Amino acid sequence: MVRPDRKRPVTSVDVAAAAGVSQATVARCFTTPEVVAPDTRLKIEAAADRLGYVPNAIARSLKSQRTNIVGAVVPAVGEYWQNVVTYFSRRLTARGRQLLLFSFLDHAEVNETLEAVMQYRLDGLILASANIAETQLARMRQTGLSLVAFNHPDAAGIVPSVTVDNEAGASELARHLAGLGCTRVLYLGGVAAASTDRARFRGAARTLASTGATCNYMEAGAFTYDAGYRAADTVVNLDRLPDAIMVGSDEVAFGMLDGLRRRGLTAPADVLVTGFDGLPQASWAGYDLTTLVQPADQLAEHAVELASGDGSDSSDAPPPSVVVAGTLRRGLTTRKGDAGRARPGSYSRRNCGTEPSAGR
Amino acid sequence: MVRPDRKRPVTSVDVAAAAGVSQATVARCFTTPEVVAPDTRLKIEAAADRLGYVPNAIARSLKSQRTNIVGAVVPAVGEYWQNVVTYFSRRLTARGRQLLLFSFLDHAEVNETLEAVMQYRLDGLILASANIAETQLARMRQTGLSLVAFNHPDAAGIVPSVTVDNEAGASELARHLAGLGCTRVLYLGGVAAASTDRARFRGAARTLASTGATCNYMEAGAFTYDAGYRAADTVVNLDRLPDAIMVGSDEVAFGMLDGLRRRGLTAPADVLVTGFDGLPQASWAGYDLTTLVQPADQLAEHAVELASGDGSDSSDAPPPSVVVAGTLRRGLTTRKGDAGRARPGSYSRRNCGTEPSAGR
DNA sequence: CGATCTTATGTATACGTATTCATCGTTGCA
DNA sequence: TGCAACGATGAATACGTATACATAAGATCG
Repeated sequence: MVRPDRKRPVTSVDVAAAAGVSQATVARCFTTPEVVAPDTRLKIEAAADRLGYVPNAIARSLKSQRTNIVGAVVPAVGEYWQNVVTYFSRRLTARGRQLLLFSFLDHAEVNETLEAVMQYRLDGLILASANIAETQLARMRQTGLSLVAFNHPDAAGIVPSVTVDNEAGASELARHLAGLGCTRVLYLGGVAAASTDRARFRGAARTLASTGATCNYMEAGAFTYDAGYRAADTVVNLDRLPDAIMVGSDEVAFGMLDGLRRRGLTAPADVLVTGFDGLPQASWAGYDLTTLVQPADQLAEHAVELASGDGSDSSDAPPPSVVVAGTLRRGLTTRKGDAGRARPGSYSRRNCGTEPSAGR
Repeated sequence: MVRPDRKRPVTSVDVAAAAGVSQATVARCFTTPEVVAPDTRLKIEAAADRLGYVPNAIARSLKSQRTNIVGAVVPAVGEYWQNVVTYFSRRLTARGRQLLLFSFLDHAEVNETLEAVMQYRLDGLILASANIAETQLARMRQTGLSLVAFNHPDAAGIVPSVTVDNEAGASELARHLAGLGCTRVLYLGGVAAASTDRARFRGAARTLASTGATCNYMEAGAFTYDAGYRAADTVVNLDRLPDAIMVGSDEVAFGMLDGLRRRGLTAPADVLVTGFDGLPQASWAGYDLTTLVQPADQLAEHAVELASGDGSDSSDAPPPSVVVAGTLRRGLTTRKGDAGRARPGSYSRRNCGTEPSAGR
């Protein structure tokens, strides 16, 4: 193995010298191999291999004005988002793109860090559930980068957007509950200000109203396990329990289930419970939650497709807005037949001194 | 607002022309503002603002030979890794670095895609639980990028490495169990070939042996919920139940708990159960698992520190290898006092037709 | 007040690649 | 045989910035 001097990285010029050709031919060999003669190609490849040459994507990007990098701005917390990031990464890799990730705790951080991210001349940027200043949005579009709003229904029309059909999904869950005879439903949202939250409640309320059922709204305060766990206390103290609790997200629903159980109530025996998102854990035996499964892989694929910027963005065309339907998952938490059959040896939560808390 | 011609992005040259200075001064204004006169600085800043100038990090990287980007190669599945990625991102952002993420499903993908990643001349690369070919490791070090092996004890000595003290952690869990009087312990590993798995078992077996307890090893086959769930069937069919089951990871432990419950066994009543990792869900009331909490934030910080490559890597110094101690979390699953007090209204899992399955 | 030092800025170049244009040798066809 | 067309390659340049070097103007000091 040749010792590449350790200080100076080997460039296409070095390879050219070693192979006895010009730098241009070396470049062609790595971008459009078909235009270079087979025997010279072999010579070049041999030399490149011997020297340990790795093309410099930075220089390439500078010249070609494309980085092949797509950014994603994603909330730092929440099981849902962690899953989505994985799908982003996989889909992008499949397309030969790289993922530059920025996960934020607070919405305030976003506009700050976006400045730094913009310097990298990304090909596209996926904004997941982030509130971006309109002025910044405009500036970003002018740079020719492909923006995509993910799970941010409000953005549709302004920016290309990809989202599950929140309203129809909640409607489907509501119909499921109505079919089970529920007439008094409580909707437990995460954050009332979130557009997804509102859309889901709208779908639920509309459908339930059409069946003559009532649907009150209650806010957990966050899309977290803890928020659901605490909300259970409020629910238990109501004058009268609802027939069903529609929870705005799976993670909050898990907290609700555990919170109810702590107070001696279980689903589906005492009250039916549904979630929204279709997290892997919803299928875990410990919860087995009825929920609306988001086709996360499809959603990610659409987002990546739009963000990869293959389509020319003629700015006067209306931005494409993809809405994908979710699918209902019927779990134990709305299975009336199983109601209330407690069993000895069941998991007990009594006399447990410490209050559990999510996070670390 | 000035219309920047929409085609040609504005460069430092444009700003220089607009401000009546040279390009060099503009560059200085954004890298070393203190060396430029206050009044010219204001002129330049005004011009930059007016034109909507954004420095080009690609060009900067080409010139300065530093990208300020750190890569992370992380398994695509597993709650643990999803958490870790979030910490990486946050810590890097705090240091003014960007995170280029690559998440892999199969170890075979890694060596493939690493080639592509290497082209981006990252400042550092965090390899999480990935098996990299030795030859490639060597080549990567030569490029001057700071490699860090995360949670990959075997790598210590070859490459700078950051990991929790697996052996000591398992030992602590074992001591905890021994203190509760356990003499027959079953260790349920995920994948026996994984170095973390072996280290944890070693710690458990050693400590238990010293107390006269037995510790058999069993392999779940994967670090997943499903694997734990299925392993529960095997455990239940043993001639005699062990006193405790030490599970190699929290996620597998969740599956084990739910699997046991399905067969009518619960922790801590029928058998004690411990996990490893300290996932947020371990604190959820539904599991309340005794486990060893990895200080994920600290680990991430160390990894980011090493990968940021601030320290000069004089190649003859032994690579630093950081080992951080975890902390024991005592949950309900090893709380003997609560043993077997079942309660009416508890969550029932009987007569549940469908088999739950993790993943989607 | 001239010499030296300091400060602020301009000039010029390099980073590593992609691509346009020109060149040159070959082949095909009339 | 002559000319056009073609295929393969080399020479040159541009991408946008950072920085070493040069230079000019004040500032300092004897």
